[in-house]
Amino acid sequence: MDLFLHNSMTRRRELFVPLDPAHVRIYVCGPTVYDLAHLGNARPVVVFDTLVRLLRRLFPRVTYVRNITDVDDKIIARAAETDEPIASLTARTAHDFHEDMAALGALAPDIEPRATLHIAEMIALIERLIAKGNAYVAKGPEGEHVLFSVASFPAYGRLSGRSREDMIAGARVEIAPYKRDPADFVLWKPSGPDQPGWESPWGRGRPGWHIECSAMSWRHLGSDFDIHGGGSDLLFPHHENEIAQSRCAFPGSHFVRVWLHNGMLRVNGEKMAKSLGNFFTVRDVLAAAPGEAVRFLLLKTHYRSELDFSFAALAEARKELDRFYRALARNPDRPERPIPAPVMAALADDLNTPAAIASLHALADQALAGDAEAAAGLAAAGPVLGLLGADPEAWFQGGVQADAPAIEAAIAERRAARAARDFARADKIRADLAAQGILLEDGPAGTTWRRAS
RNA sequence: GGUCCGGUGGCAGAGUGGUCAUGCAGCGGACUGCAAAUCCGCGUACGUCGGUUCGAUUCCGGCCCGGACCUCCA
Repeated sequence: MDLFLHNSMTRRRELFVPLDPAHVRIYVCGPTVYDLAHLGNARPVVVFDTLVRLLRRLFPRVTYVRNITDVDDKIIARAAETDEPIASLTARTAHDFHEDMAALGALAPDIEPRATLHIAEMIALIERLIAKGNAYVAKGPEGEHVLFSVASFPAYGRLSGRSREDMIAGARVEIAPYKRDPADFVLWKPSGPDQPGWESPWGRGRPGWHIECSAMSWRHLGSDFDIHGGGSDLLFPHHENEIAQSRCAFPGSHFVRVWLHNGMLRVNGEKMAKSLGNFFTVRDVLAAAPGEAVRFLLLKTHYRSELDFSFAALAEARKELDRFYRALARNPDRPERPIPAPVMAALADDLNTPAAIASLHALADQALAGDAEAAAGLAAAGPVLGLLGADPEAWFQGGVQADAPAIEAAIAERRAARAARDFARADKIRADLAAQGILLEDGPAGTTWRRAS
């Protein structure tokens, strides 16, 4: 099946043709580990996890690299604020990140490089850039900086669609006096005694943010690879700078074949961001609903669109999943079936998860009517979306405080009351359980219970 | 100010040059002791003004509105 992806570089939907059909290589910008992930940070993780799941269905081998940035000025600032050693802060935050992403059903990437373990590659890259005339050393007050010379790369601005004039005109940054050109950006900067630093040809210092991703993608995927993903807010300057660095360091290479960018998560119409203070951490959200519901919510909107988060929308996502799990529960004996064609077709069309989910609803309709084939299709489609992997009973009964034997006892008592036509008593029992968040359903096969939604 | 993206029914959210998105909510009915779940049925839509066309929500242009980026940011 042909896969089409919307390439940010060309702004068009394109047929995806891997450089090596036997091995697809993808890089996604990972977190800077200084604080708990918020839901906006989770969106690219879930989106690209889904893409990788799809790629694995379509190609024999996929290598998925997602980095961890563990050297950064925000990390330094946070560590100083809280008086926690940097190594402890980054290790703890990375651990929490892994836990949160696992809760959202995101598989671990094949390779998760850490910036601090790739300093040598960064230095090597910077040396190449200096040797080729794309970077220069500049003396600042604290020591030697290495800057990338934007003027040396004529294609600069192609990804973001900006001219150099635009960038300079709109620049809100104070321009460091040692820059030759206002658009030049830092590859290496000096570190003070209180800052993390590594020995380099330019003295003790640390890398700029952009060079990290160029170095890690080069090390693990080579100078040319298929897909690079990240949030749309990274398009400029981060990804533009990566292109400049990588292509200049390896003349003749194209660096990335397809650029993919997910839309921003919003709250009340504004981008969710730490700097705006309008964020919910993944943990905040997981307290309100299972991780699968959170994942489903993120997949209900196409990855390139903006998504306005609300707890009401999360509750709705959970109810939709209820329906799917009910359809599975009604058909416990299901044959093995491939992923239904409409689901694959939707996903292969620029990862149209909302359309895929609409197909799931159609399958659920049939499955609820007793069609085991449809239920089998539904179950088969789950894994490619990272959904429906739970046992239906666990889905419906998870998170309830009361213990099962007590609930069963109450149900038995109610059954006796109903048999005696003592409906007042029966309804009282049902109401008491409802007060504990437990919902009863009387069916032909008896009474079952589930958590209230 | 510059670059880019978008405005679809109560809400969420796909898509298309000419019969259906889909879900949630709502309404009516069936089922139920009553519910829940399920089933059947119903309604409301394509920001605005022009243009192209036999026909536009879909293509083109103007306008209005919203958002992202231009600084760290997923």
